[in-house]
Amino acid sequence: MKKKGRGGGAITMGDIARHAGVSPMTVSRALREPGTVSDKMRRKVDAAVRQFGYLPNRIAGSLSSRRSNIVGLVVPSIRNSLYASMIQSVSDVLRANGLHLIIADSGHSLAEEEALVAALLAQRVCGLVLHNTVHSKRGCDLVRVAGVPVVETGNLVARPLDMAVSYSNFDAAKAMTVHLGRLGYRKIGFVTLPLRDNDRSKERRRGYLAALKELGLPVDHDLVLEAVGGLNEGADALVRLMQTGSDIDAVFFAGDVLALGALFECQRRGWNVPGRIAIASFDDLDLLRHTVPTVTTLRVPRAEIGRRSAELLVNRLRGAPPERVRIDVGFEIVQRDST
Amino acid sequence: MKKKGRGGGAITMGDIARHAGVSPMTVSRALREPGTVSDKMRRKVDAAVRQFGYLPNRIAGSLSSRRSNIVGLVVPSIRNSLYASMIQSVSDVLRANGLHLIIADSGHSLAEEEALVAALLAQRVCGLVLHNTVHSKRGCDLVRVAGVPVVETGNLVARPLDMAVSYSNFDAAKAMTVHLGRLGYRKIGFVTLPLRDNDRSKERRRGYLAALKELGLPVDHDLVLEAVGGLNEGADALVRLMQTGSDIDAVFFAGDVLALGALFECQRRGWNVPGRIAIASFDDLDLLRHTVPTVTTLRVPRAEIGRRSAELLVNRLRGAPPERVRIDVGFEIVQRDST
DNA sequence: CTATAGGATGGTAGCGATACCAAAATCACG
DNA sequence: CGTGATTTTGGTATCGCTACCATCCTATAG
Repeated sequence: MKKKGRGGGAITMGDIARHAGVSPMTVSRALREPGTVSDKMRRKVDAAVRQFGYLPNRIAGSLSSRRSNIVGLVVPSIRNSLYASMIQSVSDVLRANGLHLIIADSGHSLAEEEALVAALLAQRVCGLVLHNTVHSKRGCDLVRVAGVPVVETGNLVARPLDMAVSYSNFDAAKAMTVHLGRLGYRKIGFVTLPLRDNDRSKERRRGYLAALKELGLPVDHDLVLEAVGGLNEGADALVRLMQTGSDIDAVFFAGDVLALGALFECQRRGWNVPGRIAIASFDDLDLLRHTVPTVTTLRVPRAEIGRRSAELLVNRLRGAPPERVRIDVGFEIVQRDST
Repeated sequence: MKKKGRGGGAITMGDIARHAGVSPMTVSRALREPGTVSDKMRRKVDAAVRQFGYLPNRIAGSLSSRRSNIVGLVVPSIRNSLYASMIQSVSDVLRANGLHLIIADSGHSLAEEEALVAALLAQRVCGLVLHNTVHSKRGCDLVRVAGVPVVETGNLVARPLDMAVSYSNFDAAKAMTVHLGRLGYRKIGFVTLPLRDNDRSKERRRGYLAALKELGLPVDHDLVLEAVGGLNEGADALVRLMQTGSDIDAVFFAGDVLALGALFECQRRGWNVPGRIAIASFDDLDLLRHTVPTVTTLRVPRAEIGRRSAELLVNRLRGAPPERVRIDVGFEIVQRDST
């Protein structure tokens, strides 16, 4: 039996309606679908809204309409600049459509991803973008039951949860390895990122091995290293490979930062690249075009992945039928001076 | 007069309550404050929750409790890796406290920032972190009226909107310039990032000029350039400065990417660093410790800024009194081989 | 000038949770 | 074993908005 709820209560639609001399419904419509309201009404409402600096409460709106305007995005690591351009383009497309983005990072952990997906769904996000393509059982169930559109972007899986926008890590790694073989390199080392719960890493290694077979080169397990990422790790890996004693002539790094670290190590030690050792990278970090020498790499259209993922979500939210989509954005080998 | 609302309606707390044979309130409590509910009840609730894979609707919860668990963060550009470690630490602290993070980027535009702040407040975020410290009038008003805690992080302003966690861009740029002067450099160039609506850039330039004065060095406006950022821009700026004809002996870049671009240009042209030209940078990008030569720079504790900002917000949300806080995290000059 | 379609308004009933208070169950102790 | 002090549990009333349908105008046609 409260009276005017004097409390700190913020301004509501009802307040605006009263001051504008119209009904709350008219305020609601004037704000959301200005076209369905007469000019006179709209002006009255707009005036009151401006006068009070009114901001509609989207929480109430979402609850009432059973529709939210927030999309959830889970990446393995926010810090990794590799995801930045993808996040940016997702964000741009969403905002152009009045949607917001909650970003969370799973720290490369499956369990954490599951917890995040649950939290995001509890938040009733209207869509999800997941970079990882390996999920826990419960994670999959949650998504399925929630019925929100989902895009997976890390690897082009055969049978996505819902939609997938990516490239084939296997094909890409294989193509680069074959490319090195064609250039004449015979002892090609490979440095992979951690394989645990990460199909992208696994696929890349599989691609490397498949390429060796195709090239008719022997697999030397001493030439395959796992590194956790970071400049130092790349430098270390390179040095360890060089010390194997084998006459290694090229190294393919499955991560751009690793390759960069290795290149700097070469500069420090005065090892000629590619004379003494050739270096190839994965992912076209802008930097790789500027170093001396410039670095041969695999270019993946990260921004395009983000853009198209967001577009798929937006279309779905606009009513597009829920069909399984699988978009291959491809990749490109960029031959530069390091090989 | 709907019956059981058969529709696609998701499972609600009421459903769980019915199946567990308890009241909805008990379910609500069992989920939020398990301690206030008897073991027997809690077990019944937990069982039903698991059986149905129930996820509480946080939207309804927020509306009802007039409290949300989402913090908004506005940075000038998501793509800029400089913000990544700050974002990551904000995100980490928030999540450890059950809060989520909406990230938006203003594209260095004041108007855009205002729109984003409005949108985030409409979303009823429970706190804000703004990197920019220059705001539009309406932006300030909105924040003030909303009454949510706000942390500004880009520059240590004298009188923050609410709270500030940062360092003094002026002091930092001045300190580095003086440092260069003490090392014996007499003709010190300066490359600034865009100054428009950006007090960080302005403060840095001010610091540079103040240092020259303190060092008793003349100001040569030909030695001060504005560049929009990016490796190419850094390289261009360096070349232009070298071509001024003046016997410039050092350049201080107000952005790490610019410095990096310049360094690579030197490598390409075979200009000895610091023999022919010394290079100093702003912001300790990891890379700068690995290049040849390593680059002298200003280290700003970005992760600490993020962490402390988030902590301030969390404390406020826990009931800490709204007092104006201003935390100076300081900076550090890292002398390396490029100067 | 009346009938009627069609757009512009308003009223009512939730959306799915939580706050607040009352009722019931449990406990402590003389 | 009774009585008041304490938990535990449940009922009711919102939170601020939108969906849905009823109502009211204002045109257009016959």
